[in-house]
Amino acid sequence: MKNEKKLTKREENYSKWYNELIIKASLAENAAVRGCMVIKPYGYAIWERVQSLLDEKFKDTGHKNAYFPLFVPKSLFEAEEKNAEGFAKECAVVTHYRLKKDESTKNKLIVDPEAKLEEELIVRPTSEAIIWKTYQNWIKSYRDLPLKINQWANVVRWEMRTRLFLRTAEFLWQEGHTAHATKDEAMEETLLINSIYANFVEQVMGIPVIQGIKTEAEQFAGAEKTYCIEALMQDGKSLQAGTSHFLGQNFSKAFNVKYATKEGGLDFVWATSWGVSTRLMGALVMAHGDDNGLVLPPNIAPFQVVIIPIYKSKEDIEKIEKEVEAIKDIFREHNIRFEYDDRDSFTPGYKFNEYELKGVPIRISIGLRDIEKKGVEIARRDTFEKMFVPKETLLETIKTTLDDIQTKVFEKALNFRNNNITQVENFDDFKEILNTKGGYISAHWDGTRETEETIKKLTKATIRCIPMDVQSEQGKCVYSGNKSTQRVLFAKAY
RNA sequence: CGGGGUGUAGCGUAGCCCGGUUAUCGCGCCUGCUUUGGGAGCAGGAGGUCGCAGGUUCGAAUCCUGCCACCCCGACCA
Repeated sequence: MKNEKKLTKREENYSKWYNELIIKASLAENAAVRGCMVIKPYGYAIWERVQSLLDEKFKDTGHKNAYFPLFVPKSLFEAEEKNAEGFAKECAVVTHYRLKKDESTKNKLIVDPEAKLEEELIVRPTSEAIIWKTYQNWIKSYRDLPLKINQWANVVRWEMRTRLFLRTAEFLWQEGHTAHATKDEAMEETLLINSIYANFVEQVMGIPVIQGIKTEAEQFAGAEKTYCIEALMQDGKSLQAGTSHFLGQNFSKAFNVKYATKEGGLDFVWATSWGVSTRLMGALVMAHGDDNGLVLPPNIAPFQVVIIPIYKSKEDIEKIEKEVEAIKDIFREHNIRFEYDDRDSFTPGYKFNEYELKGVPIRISIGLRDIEKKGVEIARRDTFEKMFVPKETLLETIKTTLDDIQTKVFEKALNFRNNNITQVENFDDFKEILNTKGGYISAHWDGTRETEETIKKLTKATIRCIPMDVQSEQGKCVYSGNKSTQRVLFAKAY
């Protein structure tokens, strides 16, 4: 019965493992609302690190934060046709603004039919419409450009099937919306954001990504070009971890946003939009997690070190706390994020397991035994390696170990990813690899939508992206046999 | 929206086929003592509209009908 405390083995039931881990590590749980989740304090602390670190990068590159309304009047929403069509099937719609008592049943409320809205309000599935309506007023001259705005917000997409972090009806994200005088400038912005995302996810979250371009079938509704970062999860499925879109003049034309040029003309502006969401949290779990729980790269961990005292008596704890105070001071001074867990109501063994589940990179345990030897015991989450560290070298050891964990966690994921990109030349191998090994399949594609669709129907694999660093190469399409000039990456995806 | 499944305490469940004492067990929770270096032990305790409504019956968690909710697999999707 004690096995109930253990996580489901990752290889045996990946979905169950994923779900259990999130709940047991106190990241999040299902809410009492269809398809929605509650993000718990520990999960939110990780999200806050994503927010603060990304926000810094956005601001460094000249972006400013703002906030736009949750509701989008239907007439605005339908203005950009493709965008509206793309999201139409998954919109929550506000039709009324009042409830009233139901006289026939006790304590029940009904929607007041008298309180029907003249125009329905769409709960934003994304904010292009409301933002471009606003940009109409903000942009008059070339002096107003570029306009580079970001907002941290929630959006709602009424998905049929939901999954913690990966696909919830409501999710948190940042969405950037920029306007530029020239096409080149907008394209440059699109690429800049793509590289900011890639760097962040790789260097902070320790997840290797492939930067690429989406095919027409996979791109954002209303975009001219969608750039993405794709990450491989440990079950061999790909996850789109972030996107940036070159919107061309689609939205400026739909919302009539023109600016007076230096030369005295009048032109539509060029646009981009881009976003990453709480889905990144799911990526973190699926990229690094093991059967003992989450494994956090130190750069994203809310606290990098947890200190656990081990004691029997009141006298013990007094001695230990004296030592701990000194360690805390050093950590504070050197910006090492830590937590000291002196809860009396849990045993050390319980705490060890709890912080492993939460993926805290380093655990320090300190008891009388260690004090006598003038040091502490440290344990790394990624390798489970334990070692005794003398007081004098503690700071140095912690610093180098944190760096080492950051590097090793990334390298491990990178090796896994690289070992799971398979070059394939014919469709039989394609199906074989997909069903046995999984991961990415690098194959030639004739560039047509029909081939892409057919392969999807037959295998459930989609073109994840055309990698940005792809080499030009003559070949034959893996399905149709027609001419192709480059390989693209196929995979099953979340 | 199609196909399948499940609803019993905060969570996970047994019981249901074949109706019959006080609804089972584990985790968790509370109290006390002993513990504390890898999810502590013992003793005691609290906690239930058996998803909802109706029906059959002397008697329903169990059988029948209707409804609701949730989960899984498809279609859709960051």
